[in-house]
Amino acid sequence: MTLRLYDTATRAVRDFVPLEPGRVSIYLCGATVQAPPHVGHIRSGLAFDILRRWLEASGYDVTFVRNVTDIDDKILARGADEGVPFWQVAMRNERAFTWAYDVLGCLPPTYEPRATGHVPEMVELIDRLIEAGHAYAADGDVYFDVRSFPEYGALSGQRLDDMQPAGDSEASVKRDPRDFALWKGAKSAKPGGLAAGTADHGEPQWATPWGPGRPGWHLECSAMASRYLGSAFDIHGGGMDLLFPHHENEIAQSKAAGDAFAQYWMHNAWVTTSGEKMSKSLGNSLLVSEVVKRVRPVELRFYLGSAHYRSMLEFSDEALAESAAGYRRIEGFLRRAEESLGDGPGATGLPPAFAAALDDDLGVPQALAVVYDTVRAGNAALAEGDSGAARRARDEVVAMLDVLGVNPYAEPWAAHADDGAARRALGPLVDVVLAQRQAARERKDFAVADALRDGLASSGIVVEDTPTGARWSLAEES
RNA sequence: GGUGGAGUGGCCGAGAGGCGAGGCAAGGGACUGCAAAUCCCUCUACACGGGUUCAAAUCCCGUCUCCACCUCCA
Repeated sequence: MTLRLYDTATRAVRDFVPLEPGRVSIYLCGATVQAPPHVGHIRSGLAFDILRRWLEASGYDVTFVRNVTDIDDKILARGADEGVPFWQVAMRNERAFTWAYDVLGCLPPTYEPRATGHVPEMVELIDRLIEAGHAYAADGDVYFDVRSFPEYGALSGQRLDDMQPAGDSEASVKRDPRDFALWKGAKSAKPGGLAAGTADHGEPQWATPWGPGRPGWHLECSAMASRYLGSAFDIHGGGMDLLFPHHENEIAQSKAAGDAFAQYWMHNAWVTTSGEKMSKSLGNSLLVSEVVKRVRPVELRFYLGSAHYRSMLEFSDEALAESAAGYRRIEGFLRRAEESLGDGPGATGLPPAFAAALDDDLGVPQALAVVYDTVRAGNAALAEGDSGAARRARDEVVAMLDVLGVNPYAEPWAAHADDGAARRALGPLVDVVLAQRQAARERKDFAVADALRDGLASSGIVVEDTPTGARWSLAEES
């Protein structure tokens, strides 16, 4: 069974064949750091984190690039609003994104380039495009000539003549209204605009053969992708909303300049609330930093990752809670398995059905069904005292959760999985109470036994009776 | 106007011509002094109207509703 992925460019599920055997290169459009991340942003990071983990579990050596767009109109506008340099806005939000990726267990990218660090590469790309007759300078700006690139619109399935004319006022200098900016000339060339510590935080600008200015958004990704992955690479990913114009324009720039560029295009669907797409512009965002106060991060990750990456996910606290309940059942099995078997998880292979599900365009929902089936089998084995079967099920479950990035034994969850210090301090005390309760039970004084259990419960300690005696645990929050 | 997507049981969420994913919740049962946990069972669906087919949630035609992109957006 080989991996098959849905490729937006061909609108079909295709066998995945990397350019170089054993190696996979991925470029993911990361954040435009104009605001802190909401759960929709992180879903994208998560979807491609699962892709990456699955590729690595399948034996590939993965190079994963996720950029940071640290300069754009909104960042500049926000900086101006706040009266601070744009980079203050960009860096503050970049930290917020990094925190969110980390707290949700997204593996750090191999490379995480910032747009502002790659202006020379961009200038060079513009040069190539102008020389090839695909771009032209006008009034300090440089535009891509969409009419010069017959394939323009192929990715998004649109024809130039059907598109709504762009409503920008600068159309006069463009050869075609759909031509997009590769380079934006500085509006007012204020000298010293970049000088730190001055009151003037005017537009940042870089010197070029076409005059001072700053890069266009689409150009940045083309330049950074080829800088780190070469002129041809395997997978380009991003949210569906980037399909047009961003990815269409990336293709135009890179292919017109002679690069083969991405072989597969993958797009994740977005998170909706009340049926509407969550977005900064609609103001209905749910910040990761807020949601994570209501549920454990691993539960948020489990929830966001549980739907197929190409399906819209309607976010609700109810659905999140239901999903968390399912995850806790899995955790409960692992905890009881460890107590019963007396050891931690060991390495094992993945169930074929699980692998087949992920090979089929990352069928996480079907893969989760295998996880639950295995949990049930493991629970049954535990109840029957079949430790061999229980251990096998436990190891498989852990291996599967690991691929999905929700293995409670792995970082970053392991550190929070067990409140070791609290347990060690409480243990002897709880044991005394449990001994008293057991004594009460033996003399059939159930009123006392239950009172002791209730007392512990009100302290957040949950007691469960098992065939081998009582076990206790700290209650989950919320 | 152009392009793409969605409508599945109480809820979430897969599937994409034929043996009714899975989870959460609910009800019943087993176990238990009780509870919890666990296991077993049960309920149940494919927006609407036609059509094709031995067989359609799945294909075709039509209708309705919703969403997204075409402007910054994961």
